[in-house]
Amino acid sequence: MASKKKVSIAVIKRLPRYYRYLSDLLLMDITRISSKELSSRMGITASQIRQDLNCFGGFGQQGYGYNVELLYNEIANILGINDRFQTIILGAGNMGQALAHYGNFEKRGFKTIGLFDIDPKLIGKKINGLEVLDMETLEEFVSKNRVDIAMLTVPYEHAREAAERVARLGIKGLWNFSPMDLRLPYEMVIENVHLSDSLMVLGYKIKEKFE
Amino acid sequence: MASKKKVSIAVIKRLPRYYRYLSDLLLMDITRISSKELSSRMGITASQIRQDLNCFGGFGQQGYGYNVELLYNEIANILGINDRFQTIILGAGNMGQALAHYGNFEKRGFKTIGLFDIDPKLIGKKINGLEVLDMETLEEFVSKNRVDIAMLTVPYEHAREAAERVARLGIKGLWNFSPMDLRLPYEMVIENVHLSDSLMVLGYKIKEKFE
DNA sequence: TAGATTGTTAATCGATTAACAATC
DNA sequence: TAGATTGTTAATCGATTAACAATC
Repeated sequence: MASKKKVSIAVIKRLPRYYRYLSDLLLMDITRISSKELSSRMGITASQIRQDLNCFGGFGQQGYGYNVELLYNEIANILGINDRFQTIILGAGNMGQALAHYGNFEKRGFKTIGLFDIDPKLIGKKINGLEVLDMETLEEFVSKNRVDIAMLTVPYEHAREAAERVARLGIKGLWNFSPMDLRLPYEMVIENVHLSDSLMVLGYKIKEKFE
Repeated sequence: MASKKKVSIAVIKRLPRYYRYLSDLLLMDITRISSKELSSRMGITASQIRQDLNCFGGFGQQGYGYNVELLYNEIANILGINDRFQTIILGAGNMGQALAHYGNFEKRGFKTIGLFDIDPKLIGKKINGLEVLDMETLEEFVSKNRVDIAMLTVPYEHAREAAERVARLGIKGLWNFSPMDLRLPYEMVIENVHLSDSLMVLGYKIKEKFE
């Protein structure tokens, strides 16, 4: 495995979408699918589907198409879903609690094992079977448990500090919900969510279409 | 205003980010900024910044740069922030409640005026000063109030039905949090959020970097 | 075998970056 | 005026689409 040419981020971002569609096909007991058929379901070109998949290997068969279950599992592997990432949530406010309740993450290979806050009123409370722990005990917790990803839902003013703390603990990924771009001098991979950015794009599209 | 060439979505998606950085500059009492300086803060090229802004007009001045407050207001206008979009939230579960508490939307020009659910245990409850209304009364509410955007946080199995209902009411935009792509035969603009897609991309990046 | 559909190369399209004349 | 920095055109780069030989 000498050369693994880096796959572009545009392709990576489409993988979860393929995964969702394949999951739906499985639920419908559809066992094979051609790039043409999938393209009409997803609203993208068949050519793009074949190009995307071929970044990772030849999963199809000429004259037949793709085996749905096989392709589903291949994409799961590419995305690391079978590795079962372990996550913690920092900030047990509304967004943190919403994330703790989100059943879909578990299905996608992400298991929440800890939930932290500084608010004494929240500490000790059970959220979806998970006790809110004192943020003070974060370091101890991480030393005792493998934590791959921290989900960050603390208020704006604590975001940077919390992110640095997480980075120093050697956690590999940060899923950042604070409205601040976080770029840190650490190895940690950061994915900024920025919900209001998405809402503002929607606002623009509405303006453009209806005015 | 005969020809208004359509601005690419890649540019639009960067506007909220410019807006955030300009907001930060204002807070720091910085009154002017060059594309070069902004580029180093944001980690993108100065050339791209100038190209992006010039899609909408020449907001800068040779030899001087850009006036921060002026540019901030121009972007606010482009994004429609001053139009003050009115929104409702469908689904008062954890995510719906989290959105109802999110203070940032108001600052960005989005005002939540209604919150709906079908669960009798939730109806009547006050969330951040907003009473949870019976989903049955949605049509009546929309006939009496201008609603621009519906935020959809109902469970998967009710998402499509709720989306169609909203579309038939003539609401212009749908901000979809259900893990299902919604594409409907209506004029309504749809922005799919797909939180777990973003998390899966993070998982991939971690795998790629640390394995 | 004939038909279907992939894997892959080539062509096109669009987005980003570089360069520089215009001008404050 | 000299220096700085924009607005804008041209060059480059990368991503998408088209085409088709390979092959099931």
